[in-house]
Amino acid sequence: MNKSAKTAGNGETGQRRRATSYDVAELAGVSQSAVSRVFQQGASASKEMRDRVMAAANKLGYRPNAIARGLITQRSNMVAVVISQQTNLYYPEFLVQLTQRFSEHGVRVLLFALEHERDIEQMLEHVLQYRVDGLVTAAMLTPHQFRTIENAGVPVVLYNRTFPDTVANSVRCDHTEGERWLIGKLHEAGHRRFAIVTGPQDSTVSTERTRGALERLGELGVHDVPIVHGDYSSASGRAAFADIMDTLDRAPDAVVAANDAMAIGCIDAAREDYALDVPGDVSIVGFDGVGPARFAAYDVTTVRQPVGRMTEAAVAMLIDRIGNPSISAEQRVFSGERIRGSSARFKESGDR
Amino acid sequence: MNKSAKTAGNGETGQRRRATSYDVAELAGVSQSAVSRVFQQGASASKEMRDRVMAAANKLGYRPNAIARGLITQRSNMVAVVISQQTNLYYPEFLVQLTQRFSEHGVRVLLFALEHERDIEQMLEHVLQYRVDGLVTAAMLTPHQFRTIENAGVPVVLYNRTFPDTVANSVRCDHTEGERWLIGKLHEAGHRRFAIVTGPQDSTVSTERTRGALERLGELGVHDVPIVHGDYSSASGRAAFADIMDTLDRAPDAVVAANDAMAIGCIDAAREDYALDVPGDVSIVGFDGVGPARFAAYDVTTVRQPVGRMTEAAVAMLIDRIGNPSISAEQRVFSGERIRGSSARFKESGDR
DNA sequence: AGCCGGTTTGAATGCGGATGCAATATTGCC
DNA sequence: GGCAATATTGCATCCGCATTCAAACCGGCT
Repeated sequence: MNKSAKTAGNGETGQRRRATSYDVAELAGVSQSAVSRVFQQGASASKEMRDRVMAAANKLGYRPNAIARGLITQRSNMVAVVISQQTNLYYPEFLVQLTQRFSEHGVRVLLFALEHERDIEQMLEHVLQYRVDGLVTAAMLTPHQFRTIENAGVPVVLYNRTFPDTVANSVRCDHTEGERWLIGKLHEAGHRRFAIVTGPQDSTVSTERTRGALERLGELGVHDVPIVHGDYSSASGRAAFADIMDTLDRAPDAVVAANDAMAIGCIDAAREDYALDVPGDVSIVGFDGVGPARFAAYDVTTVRQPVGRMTEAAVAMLIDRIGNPSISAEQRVFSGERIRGSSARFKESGDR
Repeated sequence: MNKSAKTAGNGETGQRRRATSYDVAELAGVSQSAVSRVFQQGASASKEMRDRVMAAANKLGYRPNAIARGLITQRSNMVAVVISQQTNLYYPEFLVQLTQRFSEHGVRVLLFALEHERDIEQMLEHVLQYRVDGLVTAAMLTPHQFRTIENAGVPVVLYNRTFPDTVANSVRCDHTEGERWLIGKLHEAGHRRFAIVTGPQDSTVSTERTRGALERLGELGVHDVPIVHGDYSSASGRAAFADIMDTLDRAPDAVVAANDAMAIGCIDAAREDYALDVPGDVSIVGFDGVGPARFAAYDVTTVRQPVGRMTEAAVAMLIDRIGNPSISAEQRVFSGERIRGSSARFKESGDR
């Protein structure tokens, strides 16, 4: 059967050269175009042709080369997904869901994980070289970078990011609204002395949340709220609580942390380091609704991002845009799910 | 400057056709081969040529097409990474680290996230079509699937998996050893009545851990240990603890959970549902050393997988193997880091 | 000036598959 | 049965870049 040393792969055994459509064509006694057509969606091929080709293909272990196909069709069927460390740490479902949903559309995910924000420039270079069909980013882009990508013909969807003055497709959670709700409920329950723990300086998400909190506090006549900075980790939350205690003469009524991990750190600090009761002595709220926030020992009062709906929206948006690049931009904003945990004193009530 | 409607991209503005090496060559007044050479490593090109080409390339916003390059060089510079839901949920660092390390070698990660184990067959089809240079899998492969991939010329590294009778490159943590240590220390501290919470049936990792525990218990003369099944989630751990309490007449001395999340679930159950003190009334140990296990409210006694070293090893192995496909297989087994938390009573001692 | 070894450069070709077009086979219909 | 309409098939080309081979070039030296 094998005619030369350079013969193509013979089923499961050898691993010479991978079989190509020409090899299959030769074995099946048909043209290469015929083979190509059999392995396509809407191509016309008789049943007999189909059978002959498939038989030959199986015998040779042939698989169409997605790379070559991408070259000719100008479609790689790959999208780039850009994340930061944070994204995957606090939202492990994000990547998995995104990947699975894209996969339902026959689209693969080329993953880019940024170690530092400054790596993004070089990363974009690679994104562009791989001729991905689109890009979802959960990391910050400058408007200029955004435009560079879009001008290269690669549609972009921003995840939990937006630009002030640039039109872009985006999916995000309404952090401001969620934070306003938390503050409102805390105030309603009688909390007056607040403290805020922010996330990293360069996190726009943290900025939005903090802004929402301060805004609402201002409306309620609460001013001069101490703010300490964390880095989203529970350890930084624990340290931040200590900072707050150092600053204030006595424990605040409520600590508003920019994410659940830090809220958990604050709870640990309150209980372990200051022998305070949560929520008896101090209420603590977070944001995100991540898994550990639901552990019985914490049961954090928080706002959950609807990650499932958000990834679904992001995928749908990008797929649409890949199919029709000229459709106009859209922003999809989801309200978070309000979770009344037991880490904060809330007034009993039936509202949402 | 633009000669026709089909002109190539002009810097940042238009987004007609992407510029190719021919476009650059024409503008620079040189041949396409010259352009190709300038954008390669060890190709010979005079300084003047380099400058002219780079100038033209910048003007056109040219970037070499990685797809086309892959076709001709037979190297996609992409590796596939296969994970299950679990992997990313309990080890979010895994993916990020792997991606970053590969990136240092100029290799991109094509991500495949399995929803169900049965999806693996179809996924492999895609892996093969994309002509990836290698594959790292943290999901289970049958030996037959493994061989199919390797025979297609794609080197594979197994992460926390092994085959009984098939030679394969693998990186894993010594689950058995870790579990044996936990049991040994619990026994030494006087625990005699044990209960085990396993992970999903199809998880080889869980199987290994359980085997290690039972093995050591047997050696110590402890038999008839009740075993209940969980699914790695904390909720299932909490439920499992209830099962154990139903089975036994009184609380066991120690509960050995196959991972930290379930250990946390057990701790919650013991405290909240049965008003038991941990570790006063019952010791609870886990495995993995994940983030939440370090929260003060749990402080789980566990064994941490050295994810950093493991991903480093996996990447090094695969890169080596891609460079030299004929090198023989190697198995790298790492001992876990032993963490004496406060969720179990251990005898004070200086051993490791 | 003529020649040699080494370096640059360009023309031509191929990687593997998709597709327009023309040739051919099949089918439907009166 | 005959002819138009439709479905299949093959031929030739092209996608964008790397690479081989030969031609051109560049001193350096006799």
